[in-house]
Amino acid sequence: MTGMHDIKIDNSLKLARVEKSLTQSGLAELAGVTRQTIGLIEAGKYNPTLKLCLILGLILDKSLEELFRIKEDE
Amino acid sequence: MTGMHDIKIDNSLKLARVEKSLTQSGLAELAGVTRQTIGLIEAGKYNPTLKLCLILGLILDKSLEELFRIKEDE
DNA sequence: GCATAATGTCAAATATATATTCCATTGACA
DNA sequence: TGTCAATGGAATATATATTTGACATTATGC
Repeated sequence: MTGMHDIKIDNSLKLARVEKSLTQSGLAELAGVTRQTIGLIEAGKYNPTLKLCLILGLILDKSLEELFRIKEDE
Repeated sequence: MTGMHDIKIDNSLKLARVEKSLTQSGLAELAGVTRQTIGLIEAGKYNPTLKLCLILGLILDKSLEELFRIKEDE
C-alpha cells in the first residue's frame, strides 16, 4: 500500500450500529466476526475486507458509500 | 468469515479498467499494488481490502457500488 | 455501593491479502 | 514467422486482518 494514493478512511459504523440498537458483540455475532474486529474497525484501526464491509452494510441497511468514505483532510 | 452471511462478490473492475484504456499493470502501478493483485481481484479470486477498493474507485472514477456488488445467485 | 453489560486494549496465534518471482499462453503487429 | 505486450497461473514469502483469551475501564441498573 505504497504509492501516491495514501488514503485514510472514515466510517459511520458506530452511528449506524447504535441506530439499530446493536451492541458491538451483537453486530459481531450477526456478521460472523469477533467483537474485537468490530471495535477496531469502528476505531479506524484497521482496514476491513470488502466482503465484511458488504456484510455489515447488509446488516445495518446501509450502502458502502454511507458507511465508509475517504477522509477529507491530509 | 463463517455465519449465515456467506456472500459472493461480483465486480466490474475489468470493464471499468478497459474503459479507461488501462492495462492491469498500468492500473496496478497507479494503485500501488502488483499486477497479480489486480488480476486476481478481477477474476474474483480474492477479497480486496476496503482501502484498495476505494483507491481503485478513485482511479477508475467509479463508486464502490458501481465497482462491487453482492452476487445475486447462490 | 455492587453487579453486570459494553467497550477498550493487549499479546499471541491463525487466516488470508498482497508481494515476488517465474513460466505459459494469447493476441497484436512488424 | 517471430517478437513483444498483456494476461493467467503457480509457489513461496511477507504483511496484516481476524481470532482467541484475558484483563481493565466505563457505563448503567439494582
